[in-house]
Amino acid sequence: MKVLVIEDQLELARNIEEYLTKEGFQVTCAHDFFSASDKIASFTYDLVVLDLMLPDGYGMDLLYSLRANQKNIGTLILSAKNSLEDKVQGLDSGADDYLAKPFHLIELSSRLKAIYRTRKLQGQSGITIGAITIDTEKHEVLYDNARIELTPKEYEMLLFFATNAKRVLTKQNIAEHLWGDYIDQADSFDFVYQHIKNLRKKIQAATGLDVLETVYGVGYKLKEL
Amino acid sequence: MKVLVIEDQLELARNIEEYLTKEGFQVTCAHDFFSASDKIASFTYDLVVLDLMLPDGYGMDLLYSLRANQKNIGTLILSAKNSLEDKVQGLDSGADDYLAKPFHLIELSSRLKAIYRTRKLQGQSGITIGAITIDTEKHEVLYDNARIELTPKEYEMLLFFATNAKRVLTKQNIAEHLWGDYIDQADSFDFVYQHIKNLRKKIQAATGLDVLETVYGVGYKLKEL
DNA sequence: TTTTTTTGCTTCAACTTTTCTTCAAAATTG
DNA sequence: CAATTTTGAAGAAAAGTTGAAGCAAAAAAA
Repeated sequence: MKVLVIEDQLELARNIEEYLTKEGFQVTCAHDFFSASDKIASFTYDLVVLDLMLPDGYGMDLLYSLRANQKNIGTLILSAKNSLEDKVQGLDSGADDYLAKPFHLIELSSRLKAIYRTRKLQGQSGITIGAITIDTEKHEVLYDNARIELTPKEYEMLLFFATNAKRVLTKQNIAEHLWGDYIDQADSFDFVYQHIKNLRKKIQAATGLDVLETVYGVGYKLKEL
Repeated sequence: MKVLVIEDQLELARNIEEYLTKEGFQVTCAHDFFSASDKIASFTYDLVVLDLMLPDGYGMDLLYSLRANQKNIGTLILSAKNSLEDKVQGLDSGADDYLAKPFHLIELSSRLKAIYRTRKLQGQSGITIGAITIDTEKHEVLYDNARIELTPKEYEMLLFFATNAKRVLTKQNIAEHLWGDYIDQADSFDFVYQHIKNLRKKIQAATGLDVLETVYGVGYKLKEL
């Protein structure tokens, strides 16, 4: 369950991150409008926690663009104001839920889970890459009705590629996505090679194809099939 | 999906109606005992949302009569009291779920969907997993006309798997379902292993099959039989 | 073109995490 | 109280992840 927390108060953001991580979410933080919209554009999240009162004041615009882009992202709005206007405006513009500050982290967590549960039912659970199907409910990958057995990291990685089809993903992107933001910048991310290799090998064995294309000096992307 | 909302607080009823309609339910409202039982007698609903604290106080009677009439209606109880007595009484009298006020509409919606899903499966005179039949009325599990004796937890777990066929359920999912939401997040859920093991063992002994598949790093799911 | 450097790939083994099992204590039920 | 069921702790077994070193390929420099 991947969450993007958009909150300019650093300490609050950190608290939320810590708590939600403990609760099993995969949390990424953004502290202003630009880094937020950048992250949304680049990656796929299941949920967005959005503080409407960003310093540059474009919180609501973010919400509109999420809806306009038809991304199936669950949204929960945070706001210092508990006014009805704010709430109505937030929910009208397509947010799934609204939470007034101050709030309890456990409340935030349980609402996020509720949003996620509902959304998952609505959305269809399969993603396809050519003749390969990823069924997220069953957590399995199929090719021609035959299962391709993947380890957790391999599965996550394939799903990451599938949800970011045709985009080139750097080793760092992959590392951050699979291991979270806490990854040390100084790290070499070399372990990503292993998983890329293993994933390729298994898919090759099952389908005879290499679905990943190496972009030298940059990263990897899904081949168009 | 037709829902009858029985709630005397007009504004709350209206909010519920609006929200559920947006979610794709077909909603009818009743604000007192008599109009409610009238509507139940005249029309067919899939689900009933019932506030036990009706002004004329007959909420519970409505529940009894629903059960007595053997209508296959899913019921969810609303109540201002969050007391255990109320919850126990409500569920004992045959309600499918219970929600304490104040609640979030999204929560109501997602629980209704869950009830509906479960009921739809139960309506088909028992749930089957391959050659195994779960008779929810008699509360027993059969294979080839022979009973498989399960403990309460084992039974609940098997039913949970059956009603979420082929979906991967995590240890946490299982823990939350069998022990309720109050489960401590810090817990390790390790005790689930025991029940998984016992369930497997008994089914294996009876059928020679292992119906549960371990999805490493994620959870368990029913095998396709 | 040849050499050098950078980047990516592979192998192998150590390490970590997750799952399974055993045994026994605690709790529950009749 | 006796029998069954549930829970907890510890360790074994299985599965997956990570790191180091060397080789291969691609790009850049000479």
